Amino acid sequence: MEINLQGDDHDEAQAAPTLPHFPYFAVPVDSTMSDGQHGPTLDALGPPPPCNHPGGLDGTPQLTTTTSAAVPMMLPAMTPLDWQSLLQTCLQVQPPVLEQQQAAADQCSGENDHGDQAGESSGAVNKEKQLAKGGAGRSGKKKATRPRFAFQTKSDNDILDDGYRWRKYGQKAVKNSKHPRSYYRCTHHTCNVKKQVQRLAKDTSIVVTTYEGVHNHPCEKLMEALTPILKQLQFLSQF
DNA sequence: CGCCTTTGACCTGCGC
DNA sequence: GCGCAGGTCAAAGGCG
Repeated sequence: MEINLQGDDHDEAQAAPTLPHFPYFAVPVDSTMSDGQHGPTLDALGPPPPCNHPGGLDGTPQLTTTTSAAVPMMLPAMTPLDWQSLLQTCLQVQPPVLEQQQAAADQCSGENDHGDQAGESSGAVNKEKQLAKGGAGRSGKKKATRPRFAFQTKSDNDILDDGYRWRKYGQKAVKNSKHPRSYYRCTHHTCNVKKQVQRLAKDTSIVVTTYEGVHNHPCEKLMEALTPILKQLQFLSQF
């Protein structure tokens, strides 16, 4: 377990150890899935199934992954969250091409997020201005090609402390749901990971957090948290 | 002052 | 083509 933590310091969610409340359902989301648009229909996910396996109750993390085909698949209970397994699972769901596409996307969006098809030659100034706003041409590109996966978290707190810093860039009322969906972006300048946070309409005690993309930088919080532990391990290993 | 949230406007994609 | 729903931008304002 320690080895894992050490090895992939830029894995999204290495922050898990610091989580006060574990997400116990993880749902890798096929980027091409869904109700035709961007991402899963949260309601379609439905409330989490009952935990009928050891450790599933009382806060011990239980992960359920499912593909877009809605074939649920149990992962072993992991403490803390084994994000790497999750990601791998996620990538298995996605075609391998995704990695390249994501790299390209990251390159583009990292620097000039407004990389609307270079040039924009739309002519009218107004049009240009409009394009500069809103989602014109940019990420509007077809379906998302980045790995996505969602967590269902039973918590009063909407914000899942995953160790990364997020900036909220939007909030939207969602149909058939009293609770709005919030949009966050990783604040790291080279990182283009996004996440959506929304409460399930059917069970408002459950928060669904959908991650899109993979962090390309270490998690500061995690490193902070791990440093003393690693030092301690080093110290102990001397004996 | 820098970072973050809020919020209205605008965009895209999809279904009818 | 139109309307709807979802996603994003960016100005404005708040906070430490």
